[in-house]
Amino acid sequence: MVHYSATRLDAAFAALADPTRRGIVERLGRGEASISDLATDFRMSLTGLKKHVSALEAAGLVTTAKIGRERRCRFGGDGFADAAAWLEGYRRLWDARFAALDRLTEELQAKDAMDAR
Amino acid sequence: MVHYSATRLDAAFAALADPTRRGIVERLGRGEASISDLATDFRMSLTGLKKHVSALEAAGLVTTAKIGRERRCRFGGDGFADAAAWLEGYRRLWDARFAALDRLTEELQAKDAMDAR
DNA sequence: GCCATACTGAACCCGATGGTTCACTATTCC
DNA sequence: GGAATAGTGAACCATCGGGTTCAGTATGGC
Repeated sequence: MVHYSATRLDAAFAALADPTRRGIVERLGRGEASISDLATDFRMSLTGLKKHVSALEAAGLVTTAKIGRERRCRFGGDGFADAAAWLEGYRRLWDARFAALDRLTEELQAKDAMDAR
Repeated sequence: MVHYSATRLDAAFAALADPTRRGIVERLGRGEASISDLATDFRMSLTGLKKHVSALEAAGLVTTAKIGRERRCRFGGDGFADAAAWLEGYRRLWDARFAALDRLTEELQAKDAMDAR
């Protein structure tokens, strides 16, 4: 049984709840960028965008490093595994029940067909 | 390429960002419950708990039905698939890069070992 | 050294969120 | 019919979150 840090999950899901931050993740998935680059792309003040990046970093979804006067933002981190693992268990559970319901429906239909003869 | 409803994802991730709501999901994963049952379990007013259930329902993570004067809350819905699908793509991307980095490290170490001879 | 660039922190604004209480409606049970 | 049960909606409160501006610091280029 794996143990999940509650605060990490909170941060990851909260970070992904914002469409701008999901956009940043997509953007960084295609390549590194500086705060300025992202601020331009997302038409936001440097300060505002920095807050988003900080949130993503705290959630373990992006990493950053200061190179000279620039901050390079890169895609990735443990946050994806954390959140995906939590979700996946419940997604499977739901799929299994859904499949079971499907089978039940089929059986009932087959039975109806038998009775109708 | 699948298209995701932005608002649905917003709702799903936002819903899962709250530990109480994740707790409700877990609880309902083990069986149905009424609003009162949940309010007792989570030590919260009926009204407060109802809001959480409404949020989960809007996110497609829980379904409910009013039976008599009771509201039965059940686990499941499309929200899991939506959120899991979005996350999974990026989780895989990160895993792939991580694996690639591992291979690179191994190669460098192998090269060092060669050089050392 | 000086100016421009790139970011950072503090303060602020305002709408959203998590919770409450109170008043009300709809069901069930005797 | 009347009392208890189960939920709902409105109003309210405090905090959080997404955004801004403004003032400051650190770095790079001439």
